Amino acid sequence: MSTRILVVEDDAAIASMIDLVLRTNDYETVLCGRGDQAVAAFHDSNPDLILLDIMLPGRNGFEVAKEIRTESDVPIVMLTAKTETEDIIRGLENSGADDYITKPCPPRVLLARIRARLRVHDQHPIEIGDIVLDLKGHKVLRNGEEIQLTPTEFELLKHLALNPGTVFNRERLLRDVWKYRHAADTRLVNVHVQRLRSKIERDPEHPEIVLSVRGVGYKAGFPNT
Amino acid sequence: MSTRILVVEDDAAIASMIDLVLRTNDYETVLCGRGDQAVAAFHDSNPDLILLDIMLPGRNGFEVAKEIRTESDVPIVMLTAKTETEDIIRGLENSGADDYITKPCPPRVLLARIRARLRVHDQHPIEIGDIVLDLKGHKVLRNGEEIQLTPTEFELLKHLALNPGTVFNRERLLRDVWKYRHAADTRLVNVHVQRLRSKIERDPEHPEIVLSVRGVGYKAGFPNT
DNA sequence: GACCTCAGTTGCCAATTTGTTATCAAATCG
DNA sequence: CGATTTGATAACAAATTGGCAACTGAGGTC
Repeated sequence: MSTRILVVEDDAAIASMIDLVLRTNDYETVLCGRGDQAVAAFHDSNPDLILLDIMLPGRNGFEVAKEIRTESDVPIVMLTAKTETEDIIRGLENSGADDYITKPCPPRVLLARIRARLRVHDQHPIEIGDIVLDLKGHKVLRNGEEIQLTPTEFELLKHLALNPGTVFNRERLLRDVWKYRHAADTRLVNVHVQRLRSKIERDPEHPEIVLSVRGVGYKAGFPNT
Repeated sequence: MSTRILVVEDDAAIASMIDLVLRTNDYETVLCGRGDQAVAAFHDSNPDLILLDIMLPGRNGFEVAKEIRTESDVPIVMLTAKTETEDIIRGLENSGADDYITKPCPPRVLLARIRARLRVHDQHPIEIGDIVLDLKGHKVLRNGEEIQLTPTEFELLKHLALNPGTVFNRERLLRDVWKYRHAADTRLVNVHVQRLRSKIERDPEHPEIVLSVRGVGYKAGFPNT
């Protein structure tokens, strides 16, 4: 049973690019080019996730998202053009969408966002860099080979990987991962990050999975995006 | 995913007026009438912003704000009666609140303040000129390529970009960005603006993003507007 | 008890960032 | 125009930060 994604996008070039990316990654796709057909397409296809453009013929993405939200909490990821006005971008807040992507965007980013959203609803493993995080099996794999992490290391990696690209400061990580109510010595985080890196990074001196943001904290990310 | 606001206010008339204003503007509201229940309400509702009265039965707003600050940096906007003593107004500065509103206040003002606060925590990137400011990922992009900024440079740019077109004098920037209580040598600002420009401006000699206003200060903006 | 592993603590070093100051250039104004 | 003010830039010293190694101690297992 493969994962099905409904893509609502009127620009045929972008739609077919997304379609290609998804299909080559074993997602089943359903395409829809009009806003006023999107809800029907949703009913017909019953997808696991919806990629929804905002500017659509017939009906805009906000309305579509709102209507779908009245009957389902399927993950909705909005597609926004980089040139979108602030009004529109701001409007995203109330649309019921779970995430947004500015298009065009690199396939890897697209896939990462989709996977991050899907994991809330199913138990698919998370890919980050060249490693795979299997939450269900509580395992970390590189090239199918298991990497042994301690519980703290696993939780830390999981927390970052579930929010790829988002920077967390050390206090926040102590609260979220360690469940500290009041921040202690934050160097504890440094040490665990360093230990985690020594296990999961191909070259721990040039991390690709857990990245430092000087003066702020750490994030999981793609170095070249 | 609509925006949820926790309203902590004991006066039922005011609470329901605020509730009405927020709901008609597509905010989700959670109401709480007692100070000693506010922290629990915060945990239950996990709001995007808190409107917090000071005079409350059970526990005052200052204490509530302080406790919440130990575990979250959710925006907190305090509500104060116009008749409040100066002591209390002064106390606001140390409570960890982000802003305060004197009640009653016109709905427009209430909404404007709320939006201004939410904006900082907004997940969406800010576009300014030809660069994109991603607050969540704490990075700055031009044509998808990352520009490395130091923490101070990032905060400075963020502050200007969140208020495009508004001119800030140097004293103000030292207070807002550097958190200096009393103005020091304002040439520090010049130096950082210059460093920022050398990284983000296409042609640092003819800035398009961070503009000088001679005799006053700096602003973010487009030279032709 | 001896031997593990893992979590947390601390000190040190190198690199980066920051604030200060001096100098230079540009704009303003009589 | 020349004087003065204001902003840009370069150079430097001080402070901060992140990575790392080494150590301690708690808890589990044989």
